[in-house]
Amino acid sequence: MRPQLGKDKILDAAVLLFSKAGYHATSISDIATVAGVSKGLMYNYFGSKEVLLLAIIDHASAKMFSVALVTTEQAGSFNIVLRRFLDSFQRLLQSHKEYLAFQISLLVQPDLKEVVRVPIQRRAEQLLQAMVEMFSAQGCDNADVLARRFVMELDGLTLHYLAVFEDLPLDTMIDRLFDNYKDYGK
Amino acid sequence: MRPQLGKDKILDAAVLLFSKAGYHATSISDIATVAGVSKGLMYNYFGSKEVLLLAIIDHASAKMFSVALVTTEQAGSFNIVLRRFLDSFQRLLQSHKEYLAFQISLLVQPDLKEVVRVPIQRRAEQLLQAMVEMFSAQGCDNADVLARRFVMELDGLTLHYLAVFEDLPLDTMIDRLFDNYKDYGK
DNA sequence: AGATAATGACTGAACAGTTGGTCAGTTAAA
DNA sequence: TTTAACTGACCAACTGTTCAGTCATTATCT
Repeated sequence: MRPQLGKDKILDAAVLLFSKAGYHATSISDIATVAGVSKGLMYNYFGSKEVLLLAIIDHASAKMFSVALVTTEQAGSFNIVLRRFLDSFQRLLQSHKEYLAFQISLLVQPDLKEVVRVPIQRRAEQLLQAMVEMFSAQGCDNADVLARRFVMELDGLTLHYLAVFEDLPLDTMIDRLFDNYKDYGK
Repeated sequence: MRPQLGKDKILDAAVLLFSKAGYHATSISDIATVAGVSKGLMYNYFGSKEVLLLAIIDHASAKMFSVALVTTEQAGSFNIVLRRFLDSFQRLLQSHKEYLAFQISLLVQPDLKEVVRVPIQRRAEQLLQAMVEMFSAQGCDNADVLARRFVMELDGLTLHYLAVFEDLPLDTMIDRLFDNYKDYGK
């Protein structure tokens, strides 16, 4: 049998088009055209458009967040770890703007929310947990409260940057975040 | 001629369905059925589905935000005004959950963003401006920086509450916001 | 006042185009 | 030859949109 190339090409094309145009605005035909395969092949690997969507979330999201999360597992003082995470987060925001907006859009559309809620919420709780550990690793007492507010602020920044004020000075806002949360672990 | 009843019925039905099911998931037929009018009538008053969407944003959004904004114009010490605004914001969040999620979804879907960007961004800047005034009214020096972070935090809370952690204890989080920003105006 | 004309809110069948999905069949590697 | 990746014509269902026509109400004219 031929090597299975089509599956990955379909996944790549779908991530690209969903991010750039949105879920409802991209048809299976669009995806097949960009992937350079036939429409029918999509239904060989993924049973439906929704299953394809779930596959993308499992693939792309996992890879993306792990990039930022590993930075919190490396050694260093609290301030070093915090700085490293924020830098990594900023790079993520800048380099995957469209995909992140797409992921938010999934959570906020009632017809799609039911499909993606579980895997995305799992990821969100994973991030929250990592932040709790970052804060508590340095003997911070109310780490979960602090972590929750930190993540909330991070998501607020993300939303503003992606959707509302596109000219937001990311560096400045992230520096301000760092200034506000540094020295919490002493 | 008969009194013009259809227009309002269409607007009401559209707000309801867009909020409950999303823009793409509701068809003109759905709206007409719920409104109890014919499909064609929609095209008498609004030239297209997108124009209807814009009309809704102008109507519903304006009414909604003005409720929260008037609280900052009333007299009182900074802490009183802040408390009143946060309470009003919390009520808005709880009573219009679906519509607010819908509005975020518009900003985050590439095909709809172009349509709604201008009116919604205008509204966002209006809110930001009101917050700047609230902070600077009490002689706070770097009011815009503070206001921007405050609004970002508010939006982060909104996103978490609407889309990620639906069991979020709103009271607690809002109290924490109040504690963090009170006494800035002294 | 009564007949007529004009108004505009409203209808619903029909439109062309697109959608997600199917499947009998082709291709090529093992 | 068997097996599985892959194709593309095809389908029913649905989309936003159009438009010729209906009908109660109102304005105008006799």
